[in-house]
Amino acid sequence: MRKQDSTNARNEASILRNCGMAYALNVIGGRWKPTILFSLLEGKMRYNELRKTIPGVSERMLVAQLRELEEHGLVRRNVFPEVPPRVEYELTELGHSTEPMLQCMSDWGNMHRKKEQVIAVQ
Amino acid sequence: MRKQDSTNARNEASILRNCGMAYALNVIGGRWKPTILFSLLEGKMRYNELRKTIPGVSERMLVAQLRELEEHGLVRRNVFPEVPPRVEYELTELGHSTEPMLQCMSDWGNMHRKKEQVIAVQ
DNA sequence: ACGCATACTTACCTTTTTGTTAGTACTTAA
DNA sequence: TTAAGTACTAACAAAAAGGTAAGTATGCGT
Repeated sequence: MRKQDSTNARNEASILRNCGMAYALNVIGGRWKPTILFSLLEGKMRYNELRKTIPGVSERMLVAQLRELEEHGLVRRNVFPEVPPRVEYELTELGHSTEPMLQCMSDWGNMHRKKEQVIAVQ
Repeated sequence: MRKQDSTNARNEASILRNCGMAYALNVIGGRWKPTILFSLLEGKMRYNELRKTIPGVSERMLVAQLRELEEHGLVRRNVFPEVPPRVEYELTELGHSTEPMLQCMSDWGNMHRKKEQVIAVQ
């Protein structure tokens, strides 16, 4: 839970209001969101599929990050009234609109990593 | 200080190895780095200038994030042997190479924020 | 009656990030 | 001799993020 009156929370809020990039980081940042987003760019997936696709996520974290993505309107959660239950996650239009940004970050990250490796190897 | 053997640290490390985007987030993420980077895109700045330009940063945080940016090779720190001391921070070539990515994130963030406002007003 | 499968939820704990406060070194100007 | 300016550093505290383990609901097959 968040403390609304901490300096920490106030600093975050004021930056989110003033800086689009910080805002973007808030929406797509976090330990597991990049991986989730890249998975969903391939197409819709069920909860357990995601869990198997993403090595290392705990259930708590996976659910939490999916919920945040949903709150921010990037992901749609479709529940089918079946037993055993079936829940599919897919990107919304807004979710798909992040693709160029994600690609940009991914490319930059990969380039930068390669540079580091080259330096390390020399 | 980091615990190298925590699950937390291991998860982070393995994601950084496999996902360029997570890697990029690691380099440009954090509460104050977006603001610092945008400030330095305008040109070199002294420590106190940065501090005055960025409302709300504590000295500890400003120094910490500048050091991380330096470690990752995005920022160069120039110390002039004068009294009172003068230290100038500027982006390296690698730092400047982040500009398209930063712009992309900033644009997406601003667009997304506007959408939320429109929804809130309706 | 019992276990299985799915998609979670809950309580609790550890790790990491961020913030607060006070202090350092050096020289010049009043 | 004392304060001011610059660019920090260190010790400590609070908040947020992340991880662990156990439990929930439902209906089907055996």
